[in-house]
Amino acid sequence: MSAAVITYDAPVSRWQPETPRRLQDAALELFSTRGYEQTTAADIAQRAGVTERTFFRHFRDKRDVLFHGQDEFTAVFVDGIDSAPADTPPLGLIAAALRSAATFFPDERREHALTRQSVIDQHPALQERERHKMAGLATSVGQALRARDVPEPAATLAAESGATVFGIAFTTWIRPGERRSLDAIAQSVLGELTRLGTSA
Amino acid sequence: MSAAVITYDAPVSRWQPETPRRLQDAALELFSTRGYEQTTAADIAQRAGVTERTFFRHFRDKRDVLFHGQDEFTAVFVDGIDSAPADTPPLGLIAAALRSAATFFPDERREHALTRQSVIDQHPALQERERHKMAGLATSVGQALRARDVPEPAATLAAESGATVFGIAFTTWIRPGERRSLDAIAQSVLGELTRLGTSA
DNA sequence: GCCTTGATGTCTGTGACTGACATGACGCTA
DNA sequence: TAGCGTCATGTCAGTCACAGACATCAAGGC
Repeated sequence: MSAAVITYDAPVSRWQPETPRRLQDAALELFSTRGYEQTTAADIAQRAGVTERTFFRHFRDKRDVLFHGQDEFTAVFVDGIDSAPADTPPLGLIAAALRSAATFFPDERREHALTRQSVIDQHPALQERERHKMAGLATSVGQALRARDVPEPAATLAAESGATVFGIAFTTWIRPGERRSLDAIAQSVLGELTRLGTSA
Repeated sequence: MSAAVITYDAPVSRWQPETPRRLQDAALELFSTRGYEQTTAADIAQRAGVTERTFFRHFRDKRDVLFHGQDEFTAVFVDGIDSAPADTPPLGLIAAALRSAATFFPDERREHALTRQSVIDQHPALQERERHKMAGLATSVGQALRARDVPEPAATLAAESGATVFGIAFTTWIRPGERRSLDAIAQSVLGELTRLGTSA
């Protein structure tokens, strides 16, 4: 996070600042209509008005086009931990993180999230990437917890649990007919987690 | 490579029922010496005395060669749940699963496990696959728990937690200097998990 | 001996990704 | 205004993961 730095050397040359977004839109469109495997990187590029080579300059691989903004999300998640009051217990920090994360997904994003998730759910390769990103989230959360003096293995345990809770909550949130906010669902699932431990 | 050429591999008579294992050994050998990305599927195949095409008949993709036997492991894990006494609480079932899983990794396998893990840890693509396999494990465990009348989301929560505990325990187990058995470590980490919930 | 079966080899193609190099608009400076 | 460096992009050629189609060839049974 180098947000505080003021190096405004050059106001980012304005070619097509939207190229990445156009590629993402094109990809989601094509993936959801014609299928992931039936869509080539060249197809996506063409629909976005660029060449295949440009596609791979913006995204590490074909799957990555669906998983951008993840770092941003992780930052929001971790920020919930960083701004929690001192002496908050581990699971309290996770609760704070979940509250913060939920702001990332206001109800307006439900439909888009559902479309995207439908694509992911249909292709193992994409599920694999999603898990990987989640794992990255858990790793970052674990670091944040250790920075808060949560010892191991509690930190990793809590971090992974937080990611799991978020995953379950997210899945529930995009379920057709679901009315509650992501935040409400997440806190509810987290409650279940604590109850789990007490009944053992 | 034609039929007329003398076979340099002595026992050519029978089909090697061990072809998959030879491929796995060759792959681990090459991955750990020359690196994952510097090793082509053809390299592995050649070293195992078969063609590239045969490699891909035994393994879905290049990464898969490092992750075989996972189904077997999952079965052992789930078996621990299935053979636990009735009325065992969710985390008790996870404890049983972990005990069962630990039998899959006797101390003699430590060295091999460490070599393998070192390779995985060096390549994001392999870590991705590992996470995916773990997710599959969690899914199976979740099913086993639901079959035991553990409700949702407790079942998924417990299942994912179980996978996490196993992961942490495994990492600890292969750490140089570690003496405890995988089982002992796993039960210890599981204890931490229950403690987590009570301190929230 | 013939036939079936299953693992393998051979050939060929597609598509994901990469390195090297060229281009052309942009902003800056003399 | 001319000249220059930057940076996103295009172009070209290459590697390699993986898959379909077909041939082969050792059992093993009949």
